Amino acid sequence: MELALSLGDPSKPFSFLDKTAKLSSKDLGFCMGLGNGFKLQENGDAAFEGKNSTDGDEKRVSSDPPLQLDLLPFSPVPRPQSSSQLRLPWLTDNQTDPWEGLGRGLDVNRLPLVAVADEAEEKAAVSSPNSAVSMDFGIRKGSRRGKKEVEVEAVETERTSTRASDDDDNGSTRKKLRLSKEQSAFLEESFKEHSTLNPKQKLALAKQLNLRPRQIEVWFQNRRARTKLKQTEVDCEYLKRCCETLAEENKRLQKELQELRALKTSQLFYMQLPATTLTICPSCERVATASTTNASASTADAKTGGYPFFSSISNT
DNA sequence: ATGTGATTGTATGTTACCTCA
DNA sequence: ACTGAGGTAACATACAATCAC
Repeated sequence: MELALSLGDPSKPFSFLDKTAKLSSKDLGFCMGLGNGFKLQENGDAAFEGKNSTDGDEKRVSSDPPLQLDLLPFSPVPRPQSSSQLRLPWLTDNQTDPWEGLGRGLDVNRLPLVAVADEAEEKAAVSSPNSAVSMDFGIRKGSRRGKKEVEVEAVETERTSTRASDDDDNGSTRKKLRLSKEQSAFLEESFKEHSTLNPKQKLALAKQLNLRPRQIEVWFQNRRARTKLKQTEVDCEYLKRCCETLAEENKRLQKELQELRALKTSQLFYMQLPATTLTICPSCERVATASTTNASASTADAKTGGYPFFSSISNT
């Protein structure tokens, strides 16, 4: 008996199921294959039907739905109705922005900020997420400092190491600050656009929300982590249900197999009887005393409702 | 107890610089 | 002297785990 279970990789359908009929993607949340008469099992749970993540790189659209258990991604936050009107910092400038000026009234975490950020933005823009900042901002210290680094010393001061020292200027270590609803909402919107930020986007967001770039960075890190956690929980729950379904199916098939074996045994019993004692009653098709062995097969078929593949079942 | 902002440690990738053939 | 390859340092970022408000 074969059993196939695939998690979300549309490129790798089960090879042994190639000949099975295809179903439409909206019909199927889960499918499994069993070698002994493959069956499809549908999962009607709407939560898993055809929803795609808004995260570009986490999209999991099942391209070959009938053959897979496709755990569709968790969609973190319902998009606000007004979201289409939001203007994220990296969107085009001529879009209207209901959030505009949002940051200006906010005091939370206010920094003597980021006059430098403007200029830094442009420099960071070109960069790849991983390396750009260190190169473009010239943050290197020690003997390797070059001219460029001196020129952007102001930027360096603003950004320092993105690690802990950020908050240490006032001596107090950990001051947890609560983001305002507006800030959170805006960050959520940004997260839907990009679950990771490049340096330019980070600076732009920081500027717009009057937060430190480090705070933006941390918020996104936490957001990714917690989204992942939630998705894992959803996946777990789903797999649990899949397991239960499979267990039931397995149980059912075992029972069926047992019945078939029993029938096979009874068939053999009739075949071993002396030929002269076997016959069929023409009216009721039941075994009576007769003289041919052919009759026994017909009789057995009649008794079992006609399982033509009887003889292929192993007797072990 | 829960949610969430912040910190820490680790892994990984990129670039500049240095050395050497 | 110039050049390309390889090694290394310095840095940024992502992530996981955890703390702490």
